[in-house]
Amino acid sequence: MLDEVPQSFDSLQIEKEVSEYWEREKIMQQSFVVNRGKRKYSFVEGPPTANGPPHIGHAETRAMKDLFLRYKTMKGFDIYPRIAGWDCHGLPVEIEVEKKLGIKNKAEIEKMGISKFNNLCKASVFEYVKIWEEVSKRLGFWVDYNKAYITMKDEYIESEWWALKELYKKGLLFKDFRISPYCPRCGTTLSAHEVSQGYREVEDFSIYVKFKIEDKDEYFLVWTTTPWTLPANEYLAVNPNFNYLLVSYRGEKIWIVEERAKTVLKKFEVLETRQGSSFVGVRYEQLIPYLKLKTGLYVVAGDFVTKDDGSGIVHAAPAFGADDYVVLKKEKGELYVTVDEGGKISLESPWKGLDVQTASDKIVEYLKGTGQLLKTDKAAHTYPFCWRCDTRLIFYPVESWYIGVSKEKEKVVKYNQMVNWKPEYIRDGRFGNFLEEGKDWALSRNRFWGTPLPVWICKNGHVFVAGSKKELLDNSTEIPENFELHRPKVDEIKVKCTECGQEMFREPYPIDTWFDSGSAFFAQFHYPFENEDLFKENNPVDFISEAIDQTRGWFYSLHIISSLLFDRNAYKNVVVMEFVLNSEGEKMSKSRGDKTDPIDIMDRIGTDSLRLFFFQGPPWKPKRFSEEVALEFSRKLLGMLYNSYLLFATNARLDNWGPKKERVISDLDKWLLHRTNECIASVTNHMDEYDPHLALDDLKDLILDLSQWYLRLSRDTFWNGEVTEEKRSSYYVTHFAMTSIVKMLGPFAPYFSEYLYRKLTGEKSVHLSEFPKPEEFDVSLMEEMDQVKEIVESGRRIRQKNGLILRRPVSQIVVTDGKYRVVVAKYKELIQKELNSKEVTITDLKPYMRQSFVLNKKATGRIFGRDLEKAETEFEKKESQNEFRKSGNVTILGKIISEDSVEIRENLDEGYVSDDISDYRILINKVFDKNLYLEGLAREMVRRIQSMRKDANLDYTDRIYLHLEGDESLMEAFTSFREYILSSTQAEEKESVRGSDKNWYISGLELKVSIEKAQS
RNA sequence: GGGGCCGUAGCUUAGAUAGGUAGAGCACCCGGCUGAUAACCGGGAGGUCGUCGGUCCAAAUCCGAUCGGCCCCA
Repeated sequence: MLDEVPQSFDSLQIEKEVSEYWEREKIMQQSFVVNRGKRKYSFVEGPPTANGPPHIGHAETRAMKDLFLRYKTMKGFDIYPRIAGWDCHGLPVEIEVEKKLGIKNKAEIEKMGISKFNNLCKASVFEYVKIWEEVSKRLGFWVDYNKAYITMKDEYIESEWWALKELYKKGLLFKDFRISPYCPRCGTTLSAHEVSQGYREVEDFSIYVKFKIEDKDEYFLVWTTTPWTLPANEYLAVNPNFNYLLVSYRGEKIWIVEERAKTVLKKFEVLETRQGSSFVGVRYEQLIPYLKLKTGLYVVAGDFVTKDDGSGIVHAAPAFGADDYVVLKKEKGELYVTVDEGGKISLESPWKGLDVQTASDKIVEYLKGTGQLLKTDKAAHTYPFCWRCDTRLIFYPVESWYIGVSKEKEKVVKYNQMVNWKPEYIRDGRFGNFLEEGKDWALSRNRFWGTPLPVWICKNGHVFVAGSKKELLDNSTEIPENFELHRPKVDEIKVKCTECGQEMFREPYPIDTWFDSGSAFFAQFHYPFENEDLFKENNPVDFISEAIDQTRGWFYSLHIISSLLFDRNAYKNVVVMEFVLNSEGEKMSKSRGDKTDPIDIMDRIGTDSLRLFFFQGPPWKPKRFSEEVALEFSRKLLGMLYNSYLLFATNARLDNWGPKKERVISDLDKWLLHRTNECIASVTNHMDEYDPHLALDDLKDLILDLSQWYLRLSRDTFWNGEVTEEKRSSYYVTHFAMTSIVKMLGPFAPYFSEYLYRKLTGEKSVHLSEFPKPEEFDVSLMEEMDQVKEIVESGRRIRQKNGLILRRPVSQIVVTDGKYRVVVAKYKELIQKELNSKEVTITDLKPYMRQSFVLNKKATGRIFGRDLEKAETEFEKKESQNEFRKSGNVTILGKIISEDSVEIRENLDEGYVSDDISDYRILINKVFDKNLYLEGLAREMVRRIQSMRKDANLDYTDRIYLHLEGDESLMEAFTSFREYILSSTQAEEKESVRGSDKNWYISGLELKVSIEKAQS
């Protein structure tokens, strides 16, 4: 027997019941093991940092991952491990702790002690993990939270150390000295992908200053947006291929690139033109005389010099620019650093101790004073800020450890081609372009809380890289208590150089936290120290999915590490999600107040609604979130399914029908069977292609077909008295379709589908069930039904246009297009019932068309003059028309009318109606006799009685006493259709009825209906 | 400055890889159906397919420019 459900659909109540059931029966845990030992499908969770609450975007990624995990589970794949993961290290965590402590820089941390600070970090990592788990579980993100991998555990770090040692052995881990984006507040350099997260449009002052050429009364005009770098100026660079002008400007002689002169100087006089290359080696006077320079102060050539902005002459301060540093290397000059690590001027000068921004303002004032400032401009440009603390980055010479991505660029690019990107354009677009740049990965951080770089160096420069904890301990002479792979313990351990016996010191850096998460595909197994089989089974990973910001984050770090270390791609399929925007299409932000807690949203609209919202439309299109839109969609989809079940189950229960296979009788039933299989095939296909939105579209269509077409047409079958073979057939196919739908819906709306699945089957869980397998289906059945729909829709339309309301039967529908021959024969009864017609025939249109003739006014106007109207009336008379049709002419008002003064019109026979939209393929006979008229009235009466039953809150099966009084023709209809009226309304006639009564008017005819609930 | 994605009805969008009358849903108006349905059916109104130009017999679609949004890079 099918289980009963409440009359009204309450998705929140369903969710509550189901989640309690899952909890009680440990359904999630069962789903983890249901396929153990079968074919493998692998997944890695991109670990979030749980030091802040999750927002709706996180909810989307978790829902998306879950969708495919559930799908693959139902398809019989063994997903093991299927675990959560937490990212623990890095600046985000440190900054949270700093905020709490109210401290601002590294010195303060060092003062309080790294040990204490790192312990606070460790504690802070999991501060929000509860709410993350709560949101994830509520969303139905089914992964094992108890076995989550945790990047700060020694085992995890040890795996990374192994990886780093491997890279070192391959020569891909090395120390270098580069000008890097550097956050003076955090006191650390940032990796390219970190920098890339912090670009912002700002408006800065830019200045033009004059550098005097030695022993000449001429100046180089130089443009800069960073005046604080000017005291460290060491070279000027020109592009050797550009032409430069010497101009007379306000009484001074100034060199500037040709193309920029007009824009910058407006009015000037050209004195001389020279090519850039001719300046190389020209010496100039120091602009600001505080730095004691031993090298530089001459012009060099540089291809990096452009004429897009500025003056075409670039000032180089090698410590503060990547291009500048390249110049220094080439010229073999000395590096002068005039700013300390905290971003303050360190040069002995009036600006010493000022931060670079303040110093810039002062330096501009100074240059104004000395007359070296030519002009000031404002320029809008994008500038990088620290992605976490929002401090303006500077470029700063930093000693860093790098991963040599550039050396292996070919591999990195090649393995990317093996990845199935969804959407595809990421592969050669955003991701591919980034890989093409082939930048080395700045790995080390001048910070505290992170995976320690396992590199020790002795006085003599010998290097020891620890590839495991054991290897480190084996090489150490003294191990601190409670040793762990974090600072400060790893700094305290004493290591002796195996080559020279000297004490070794660790390179004091932690590494980029992206290396942690990027190692997850092997480090979660503690590979290679343990679980080698598990690693091999799960590599490359079949499926990962994150939002698009991870293109240069996790997607990148996974890919780089795997390419360099394992010579293969880390993942096979990656679904890239776009962001969830607010209803205005803007990025959600806390300040705008629309960063709503996902729990609140789920409390209001239900989890399934939220999930379904995410799954509408391609994952890689930005989505505007609104609760209304989400609710509307799910109400439509789930509500319709719920109501379908209600109808089906109510009737099946009355008939004591339980799920079992029955012989399929009618063509309509057969159609539903094939239609369902067609949908299964297509949903499966889309899911396998990682196009969940297309699968959902298909599902929606099937639900519509079931509810609005199949069930609508089958209601009578359900309702009719005894249990016939036809009825059993119908129950069977309905059950099959609904069960299939609910299973396919399982990954999308796990709560609702669990609820209905259990009602339908009585089995344990849809999530432990098998995804439906499509059987063969005959497409022509679907094509035929589309034709039936065309006929029915046209019929309904034509009836309405002509005031032939559906409740009143018509005698005949005529189909006049031969293409419908098959379906009219096959679905005759269905069409008749749906259009409430006694007959459907198919013939040519021709017999139903009548030619009529009207006077051609132009021709006959002259003949009849003012009698024209009268003549027309005469001509339109039947006799005249017949005469004309017969002989080709007729006498009207004494004048002979022949063919040349007549126009032929084609009209539908008077007894029929149709319309242009159907192109006269469907005709309705509108003539009705008395019996049809009375039948129509009978149906009108039934409808009124039913409506009263409903108002009286009577049960489906309740019987009533009925008394009717009213107009004669209504009474006549009652007499003629007594049996039909009484059985449709479950009624028995009775003279005096004491229930409710009501007066109705049916086409102006009065009817008094009295009903009373009968004793059972 | 460079790259990517996008721009279709008041709103959400399909159609673009393959050029051939721009199609749905929500909301609105009118009518209908209904003992599953806050559902559904029919009709109506609502579109310079961001804008301009090109190719073509024919462009929402292809090409070029341009404006706007989002993202990324330098």
